[in-house]
Amino acid sequence: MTRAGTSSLSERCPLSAVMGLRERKKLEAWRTIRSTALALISERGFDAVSVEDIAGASGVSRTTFFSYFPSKEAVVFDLDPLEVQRWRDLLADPRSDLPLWEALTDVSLGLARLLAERLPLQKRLFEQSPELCTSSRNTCDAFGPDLKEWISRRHTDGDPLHTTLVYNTALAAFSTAIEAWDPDDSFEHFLELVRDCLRWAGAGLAHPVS
Amino acid sequence: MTRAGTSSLSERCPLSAVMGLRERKKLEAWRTIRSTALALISERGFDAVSVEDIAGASGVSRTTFFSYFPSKEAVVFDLDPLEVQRWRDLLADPRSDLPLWEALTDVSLGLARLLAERLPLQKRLFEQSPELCTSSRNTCDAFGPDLKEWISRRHTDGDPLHTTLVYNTALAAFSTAIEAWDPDDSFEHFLELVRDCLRWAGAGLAHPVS
DNA sequence: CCAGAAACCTGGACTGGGTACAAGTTCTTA
DNA sequence: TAAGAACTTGTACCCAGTCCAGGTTTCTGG
Repeated sequence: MTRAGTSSLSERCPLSAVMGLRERKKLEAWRTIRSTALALISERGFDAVSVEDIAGASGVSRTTFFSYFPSKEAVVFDLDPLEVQRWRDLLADPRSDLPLWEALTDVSLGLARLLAERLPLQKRLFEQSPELCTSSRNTCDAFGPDLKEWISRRHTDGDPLHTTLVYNTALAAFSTAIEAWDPDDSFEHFLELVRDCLRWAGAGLAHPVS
Repeated sequence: MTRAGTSSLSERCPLSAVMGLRERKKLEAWRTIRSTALALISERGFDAVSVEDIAGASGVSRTTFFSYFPSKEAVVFDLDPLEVQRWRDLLADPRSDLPLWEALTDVSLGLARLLAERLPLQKRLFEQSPELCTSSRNTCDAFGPDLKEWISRRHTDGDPLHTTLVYNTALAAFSTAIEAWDPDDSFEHFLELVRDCLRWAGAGLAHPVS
């Protein structure tokens, strides 16, 4: 209800002020590597770019690359540290008044907005190189653990089977939306897809399609 | 309706009679590699066994290993050619009288029975080495494409979004069952889990838990 | 039954992801 | 400003996966 609270925090303090030189350099390096990598990959395709290429083009050693990203794929799918912060804010939002599935839809839409920027590129990569994982599970993997924890926290009835089912189904719906979205369509359309898939999956797929 | 048809075919002809020497040797080699691999892996763990180990212990070259299995993981998750046949029979069963979701449940239960033998081992491996993919998606990957095709064939209304959603959600339910099953429990219990998860997911997760 | 074709197996060489480590460099902090 | 923590780098290594040339085995038709 109070509008002034949560979201302003991350914007209000510039971070660069509170971060030491070390941290600032690290963030900068992270972003340099990431953007260099995305540039190379979107140009040549995922498989045609080696980690060595990326490291070299970023002015950094192979070893350092792997100290920033746990794998080559991570450079495509990991979140910017600031986005991670926003994602955590999203999950920390204590509006427990909504029923689980609706709250879950809200969170998913928020997540979708976080992904907005990189999603078109990712979709293009999916199409180019199917090795980049069937469907868009990679994208979800980055959020999965947090989200599952969030669900189980809200899920007071304590049945872990049901919790897991809710989680897996929500991911399935979200993946479906990613899968079905055409990057040439508007982003609004993607949000609608997310909403629709979650509504459908939540309402029950056993009924004949409405 | 006619009970005499489909399933007896694969048992009636012993295959070894109709297969040439070449094919028989191939099947034999496949099985030798597979069982050798499973023995080694269940003993030492997935990561502690290299493809070279497996090939060597199977009396075959590394190159040959990769001509039978597209990846190291495949040796754990791929189906025996005969099982593949049974899986295809399952999907070919022309009982289109049931509504989609119920037919899907039937297929899933049949699939579960096909997996019965190796499932306990696979679950143990999941626990040992989380790198072997979070959740049990690998298991599903082997069936995914076929299943999706089956769904879209039955799904006459022709909305690809809905088809994908049904498919992803069914997989989610199936994975959940695999994930939740304790290999010390009876296999019957696993079947129940599969049924429950599909029923729940099909009936709609947005409602408060029944 | 046999010769040629086709399928199969093999060792070896190569690419590229990922890890371990020791030595050097840069920032922090007291 | 000096000690120490954190970061970077090159090197060496392991292993999955691919490619290929040459040798064997099975199959086929005559």
